[in-house]
Amino acid sequence: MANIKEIARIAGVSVTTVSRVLNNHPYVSDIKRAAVLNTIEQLNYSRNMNAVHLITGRTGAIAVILPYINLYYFSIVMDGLAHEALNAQYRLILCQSNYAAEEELKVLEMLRNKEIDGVVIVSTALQPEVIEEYTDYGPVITCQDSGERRFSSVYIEHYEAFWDGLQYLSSKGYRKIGYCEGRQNGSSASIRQSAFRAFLSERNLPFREEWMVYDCMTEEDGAGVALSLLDMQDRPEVLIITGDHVAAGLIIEARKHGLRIPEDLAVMGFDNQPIGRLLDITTIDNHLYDMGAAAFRIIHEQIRTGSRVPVHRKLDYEIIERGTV
Amino acid sequence: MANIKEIARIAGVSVTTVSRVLNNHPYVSDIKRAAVLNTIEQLNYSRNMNAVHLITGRTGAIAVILPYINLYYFSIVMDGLAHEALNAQYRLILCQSNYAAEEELKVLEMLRNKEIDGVVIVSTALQPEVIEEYTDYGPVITCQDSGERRFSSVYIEHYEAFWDGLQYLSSKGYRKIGYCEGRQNGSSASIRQSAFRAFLSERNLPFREEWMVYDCMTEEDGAGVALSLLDMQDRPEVLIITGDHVAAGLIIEARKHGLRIPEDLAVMGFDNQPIGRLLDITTIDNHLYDMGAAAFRIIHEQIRTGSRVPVHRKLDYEIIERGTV
DNA sequence: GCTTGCTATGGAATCCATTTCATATATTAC
DNA sequence: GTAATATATGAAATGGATTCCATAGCAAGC
Repeated sequence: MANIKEIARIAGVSVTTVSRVLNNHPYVSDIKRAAVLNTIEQLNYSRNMNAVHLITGRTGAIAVILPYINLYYFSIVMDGLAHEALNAQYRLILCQSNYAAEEELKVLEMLRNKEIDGVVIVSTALQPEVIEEYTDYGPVITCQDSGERRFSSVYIEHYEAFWDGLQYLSSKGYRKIGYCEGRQNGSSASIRQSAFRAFLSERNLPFREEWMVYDCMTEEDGAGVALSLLDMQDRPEVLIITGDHVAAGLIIEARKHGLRIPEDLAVMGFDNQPIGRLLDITTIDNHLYDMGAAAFRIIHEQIRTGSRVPVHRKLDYEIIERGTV
Repeated sequence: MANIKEIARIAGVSVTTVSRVLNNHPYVSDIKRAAVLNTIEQLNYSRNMNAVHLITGRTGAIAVILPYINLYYFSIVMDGLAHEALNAQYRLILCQSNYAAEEELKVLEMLRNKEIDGVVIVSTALQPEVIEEYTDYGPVITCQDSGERRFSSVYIEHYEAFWDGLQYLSSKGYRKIGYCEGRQNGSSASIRQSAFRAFLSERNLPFREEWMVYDCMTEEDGAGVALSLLDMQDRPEVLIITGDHVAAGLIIEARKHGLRIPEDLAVMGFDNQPIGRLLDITTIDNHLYDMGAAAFRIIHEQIRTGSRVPVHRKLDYEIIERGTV
């Protein structure tokens, strides 16, 4: 396969000139430019980008760490990231980690090895301190609030959002509030839980362990919760559920068994998913697409400018009032 | 930043020996190995992978072309790909193309530029002939039946699957069959359409243009179809819909308006999505996860062995009988 | 007429690891 | 005791681009 040396030889110029043509540098005469272009065409030449990456120290690629690509939450964030990456002519390397720390570490090692220019961590099993050890090698951004760290972040205030949601329910007159949480893994789960407890305690509302459901991640899990509620002596009046798809599972199953929503059981979801729109589920939209897009723009800017000053961007959330509360 | 030359100098060995240690080659004495390892540790050395990629001509990365990552169909295929990639220690570069041909071409150019070792095309706007032009540069696999091409494929026989689905409906006594198709873009859409027409014609079943809906992609689109059916004088008895989420939108909206499923309107979906399980939608499962996994395994094998002989693997589908037919 | 600045070009150094080849010693085989 | 093989090591070539530096012609400014 041809290389620039050969192009140079055949076109009768130096490799420098070939490189200039390749990179649209000025200071190449029209005649030589044409000769180079012509030779490139003739030899069906294409650049070996690995050589370019080696000499420039950049790769034009950013890695994305997330646990499961087929969950709505993550696929939307990824959509936002991918859209911006396409605009910026950047490539995204997807690491679906299943929350395996050693896989996530491998990605951070790629940053160290200069295989990538930056890392976007959408959700992780790693401690912030571990991530900080890699900030010398390139920009890193997380999609959760990690406090004042040496890496950037975009996040919504889960505490505040959850609190606001509870306040909304409270304002509607509900006192007996239950709560279905998704994976316990992420940091946001525990933040929401503390918001939940603090709110109940401040408002003097009843806390019942049987109204709490953990690791409630799928539609089927939601349906299971509906079934368990049927047997319950003292049911919550409303459930706040982190994920509209889970809420949908619950609502559909509950209705099958004659429960009226919201009269017998009100439901508030999260994420503003299509299925939630369809079932008219009241929800908190935390603007996942925007989160992905913002994450990309921030890290891209940091790569471009070489700035290593961490940026922390707080994003809006939005309570969407619909028919299940 | 340190390189192997410096490691070699400080450890008092040659760069060759350092490279051997790095790559676990035999024929390094324990003493020198320890010295090298020690120096690596001390200097906090890490390999510049771009140099490795340049000299070896491999990158350990495969690109994936798909139009939208946040559609169930694609996110499941991606899940299958990502799972296998993790096992094989390969990296996936995601190109969310929105069916923009020039973006898809850029990815194929990456293959030419040696930035990646192979390309998985889940769905594309490109003609097979265009893809074939790149098969000299590395293995390519598509997730659709493209006939006997110079690139590999994994696919389900959409014609056969669709025909089977129609036969199933027919066996249940339905004669008036409608059809909601997703994006017109993919090649599979037109295959299904010809299966549909051929089936109706063979069985002497009525074809009505108003029972056909095209570009029906979202839950809301499904709901829209339900509304339009309400006004219809002569309604189909059953709808076959390419996507359970669309079917779900239709079913939920139809029920709101008093239509009984399947008595007033039967529905058959596609993809065996969670929402379909929840709503008990009869569906055709075309094993998307397996498709992604198989695609990866095939292309990975081709990269490993250097074989350029295209592989064509046909996958199973499965009619899942539930309550909407 | 001399300095300054712009355009145009190429030589050579650089990025960093892998791998071939050559060489040397140690061990095993018969 | 000699031939054959296994182990151990390093020098140098290799992969393919970018970029710094040096050089030179030519126009403009005063």
